[in-house]
Amino acid sequence: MRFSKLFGKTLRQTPSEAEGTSHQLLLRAGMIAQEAAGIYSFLPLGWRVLRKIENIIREEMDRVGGQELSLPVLQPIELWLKSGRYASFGKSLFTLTDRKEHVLALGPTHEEVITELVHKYVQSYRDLPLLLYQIQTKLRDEPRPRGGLLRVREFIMKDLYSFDVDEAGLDESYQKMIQAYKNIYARLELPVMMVEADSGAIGGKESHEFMVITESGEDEIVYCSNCGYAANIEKAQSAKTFVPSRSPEQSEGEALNLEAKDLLPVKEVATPGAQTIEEVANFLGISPCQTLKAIFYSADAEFIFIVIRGDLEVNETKLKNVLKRNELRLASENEVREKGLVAGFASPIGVTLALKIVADNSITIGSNFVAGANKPGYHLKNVNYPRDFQVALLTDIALAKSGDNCPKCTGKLSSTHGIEAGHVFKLGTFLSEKFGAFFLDGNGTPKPIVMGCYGIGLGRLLAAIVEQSHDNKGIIWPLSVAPYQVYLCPLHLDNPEVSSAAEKVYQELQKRGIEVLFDDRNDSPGVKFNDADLLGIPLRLTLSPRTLQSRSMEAKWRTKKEAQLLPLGDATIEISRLLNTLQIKG
RNA sequence: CGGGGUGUGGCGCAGCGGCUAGCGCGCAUGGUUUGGGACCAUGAGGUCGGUGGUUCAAAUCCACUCACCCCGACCA
Repeated sequence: MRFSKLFGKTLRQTPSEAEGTSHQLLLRAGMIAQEAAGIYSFLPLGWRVLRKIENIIREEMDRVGGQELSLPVLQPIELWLKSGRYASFGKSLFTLTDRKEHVLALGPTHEEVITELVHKYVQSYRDLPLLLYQIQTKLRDEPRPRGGLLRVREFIMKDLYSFDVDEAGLDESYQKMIQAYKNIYARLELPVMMVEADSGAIGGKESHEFMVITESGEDEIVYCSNCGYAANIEKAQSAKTFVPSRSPEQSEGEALNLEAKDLLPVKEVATPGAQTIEEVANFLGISPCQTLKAIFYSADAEFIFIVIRGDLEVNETKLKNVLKRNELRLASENEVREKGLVAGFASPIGVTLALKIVADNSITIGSNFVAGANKPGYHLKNVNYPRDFQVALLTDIALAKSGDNCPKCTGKLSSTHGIEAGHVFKLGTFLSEKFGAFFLDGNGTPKPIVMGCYGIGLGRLLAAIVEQSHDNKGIIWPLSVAPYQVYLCPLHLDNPEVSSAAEKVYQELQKRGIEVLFDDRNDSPGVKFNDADLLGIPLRLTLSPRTLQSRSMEAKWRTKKEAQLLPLGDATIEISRLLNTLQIKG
């Protein structure tokens, strides 16, 4: 490709709309262009990269026996009502109405369609297992697109769906896909961390995400460097520390030495002005972990009373899951007041049974807690569950955080940020049951197909590579996905010797099947070198009167500081050899 | 949806009641240049996001509205 003919210009100044690194570099390099919030065009350079990523993914899917197909973007809304995910996807589902007033969804994903399809064609265990995939545009009306390609409303995604006869088969498919994903990231030279994940609106039980670790990532990850436990914060657990019972009494000078099982009688204590956990703890001279915190949510319009130990925070994803609700938000002050509760002094003790109380299991780790008295200016001490109050649900709804104890070993948890670069789910049978996707086993018994699904967003992957691999000059593409392998950069193009030598090298490289971007512009060296660096093409070849004097050209890798001189005679052979060894290594 | 910000040639910005709306980059033409974003000359390109209002006069003030960005909510 001749640079002078290339559609899309490099920009010297970063468009002001771009904040994140990958967004800025991709815009400046002329790889993408924004059309609307979260909607992008891929220009020729960006599109080449995307297609290379796509091919790598396709090869790895085919390698494990995946069969590619194409599924519709326009999907009858009935499919979504049938699966029950119309509600869980909520406003993220784009819909439209056709001329017959029939409502259609613009596919945000394709589990419904594929399950319906498989239902039609699979009747026997002999048809299973099955791995089907598609690489297509998906649409989601994200509440807030951001970060360039990292979170968009229209995106190309590879989705593979696995169909097995039983859990064991699903496990096998799941492991296969995890390996395929690892192969993909390796070929993209993208280091990832595999973490336990929440399955969100997709539904299902077990789920893992592949995270590209970077501070700019929007997901938070909690991990243990001792045993390797790693999970998305939404899912992460921690071992809650036991809290010795004591302080409110001691703070009054009573030298008590209590066992956890020694429950003291509830006593009211004045705590004027102390509303937050911190204020109460300070006032009483105790630590926050010896208090109980009351928090109020509205879950699909139902009022929920949460009790959790004072040192912990509520994990809203966990809460949403245990409640099996779609919409969760903090209750407003009015809603709290209407229920007869006193914010800042609310108590689970004595609240009407009509209120649903959900508690974190941390309230059983410790005893004689301080809780609100449900009366302004007062708290209760020596509150104990279940002696003093009942709950509808007692489970883990706490947010894990850095510094907590690892749930799997004796180590401590750390936290970091990452970009979700792939997500695998064990769906189980809930979709196949809803769609009647059953097969007959060897005994002639109908059974629901056991499903899994495995997604990778291509644009997100592309952006993640840039986030991960760049310097202050620009992008550094791995050879496997670079838009071109070689940047041919002649200087003094008005010099006939240079131009004819460059043309010759250009032709020869192309003959060898090497992808070359030929900078045939008559610009100054600085312009060309800077564009070469910005575009991030792995190998730069410079030809100039100077190098021609020694019958050579200069070769410089984007990743290296130093350049080397290659004799002109067999330079293209040498380059082809270098690229091949690298390609194999990659 | 809540909070904040920004809309002026392709990109980055200035102008914030007064005359013909400027600057840098980029673009075009000619010339001189060329190893890390060269220089000179000439030139093209803008209904100042939109609508309505105030005024002798609006890019500039007011109201509404739209779009985009950031934080939060939310979200594979």
